[in-house]
Amino acid sequence: MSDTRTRILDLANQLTQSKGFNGFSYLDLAAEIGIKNSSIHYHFKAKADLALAMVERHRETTTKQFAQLDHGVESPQARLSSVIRYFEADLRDGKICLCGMMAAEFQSISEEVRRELALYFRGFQDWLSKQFSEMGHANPPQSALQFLSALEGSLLLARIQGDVSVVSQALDGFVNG
Amino acid sequence: MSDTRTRILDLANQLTQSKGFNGFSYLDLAAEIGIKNSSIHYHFKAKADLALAMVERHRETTTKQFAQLDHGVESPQARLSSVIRYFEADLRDGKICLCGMMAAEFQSISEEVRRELALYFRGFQDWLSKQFSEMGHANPPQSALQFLSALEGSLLLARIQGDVSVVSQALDGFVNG
DNA sequence: GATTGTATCTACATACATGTAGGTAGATAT
DNA sequence: ATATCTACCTACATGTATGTAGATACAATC
Repeated sequence: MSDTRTRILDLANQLTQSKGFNGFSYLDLAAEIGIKNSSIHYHFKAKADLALAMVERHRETTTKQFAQLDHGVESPQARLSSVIRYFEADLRDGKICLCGMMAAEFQSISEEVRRELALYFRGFQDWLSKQFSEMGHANPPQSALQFLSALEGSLLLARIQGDVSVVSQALDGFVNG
Repeated sequence: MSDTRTRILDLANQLTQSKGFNGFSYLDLAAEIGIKNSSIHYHFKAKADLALAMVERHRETTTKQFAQLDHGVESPQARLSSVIRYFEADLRDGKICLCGMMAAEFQSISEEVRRELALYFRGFQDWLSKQFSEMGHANPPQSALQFLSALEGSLLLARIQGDVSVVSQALDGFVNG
């Protein structure tokens, strides 16, 4: 386990969230980390390999975080609020959802990464669905899809409008209503 | 007014919707249109100029289309349905909202284009707000923001899931409910 | 008829992105 | 001690993106 590999993944993740996966190069990663770009190639032979590793890792991390929320937070409303605050925090650094960003870059990513993204969103929707089910919603999967859509869209809008509160304006109805 | 200029704008618009503004080059435009890339530079000195012209034109077009809907379609519900069908049609060609795509590319676009995008979304929200006002919603601007967020997000999700119906699942509640 | 403007071209300059080839220095295993 | 592995390096090859300089052909204006 090289620490460098983790640093590459961390940095690539941050840069993808702010500038998109096509918005940075191996040279950028190398310069920031303080090694040569060929060393990035040592860890991730091609940039497509980095994309896949990054999205896979993010999906695992997210799955664990959902499990932690299920154990540590009692009400589904409080869990949803917690998720919203998580994305708002990234947004304050100009970062949107990693997978939302890569979904916009759909056309330039590999079939494998597309599958991973679809699985991420599927997992997210399933988790949301359980929350809305607990909250007694009539159609939990649909509520989940509405929440997820509104989340991804509001992140884009909020960044353009320079107003983080757009996210809660778009989503608070799901937590209270 | 050269027809070439319009063809460049049309093609750039389509490519931005499917691959993003950073997803194509002047060489791509030139090859498709059948001229040399320096001729593209003749019409739009730098790519940033093309971006600005494209977004300005799109904002004007959209404003006119909203006015046409206001005149030609009687109920606000039918107008919203019409807007949804418009985006679904593009989505079937792998194209999402031009400004949603460019919002994802926020970090690499000029301050001027950012302002244009903010104006586009502001105009869109204001128009939606009028529709929800006519429909008797308690908080029209918030309904408008929720609709717009859900629209932009659902386009991303639908393309990744390969399922156009995601859009109507996310938005039908606004038209009926 | 001479000048200017429009729309295109050829040719080139610069920079950068992606990736390969092959080498090195230190740690680990046999 | 030798061989192999890990993590990095230098150097380079190739392709592409953006953009500039200057020429050309043709139409419109003066």
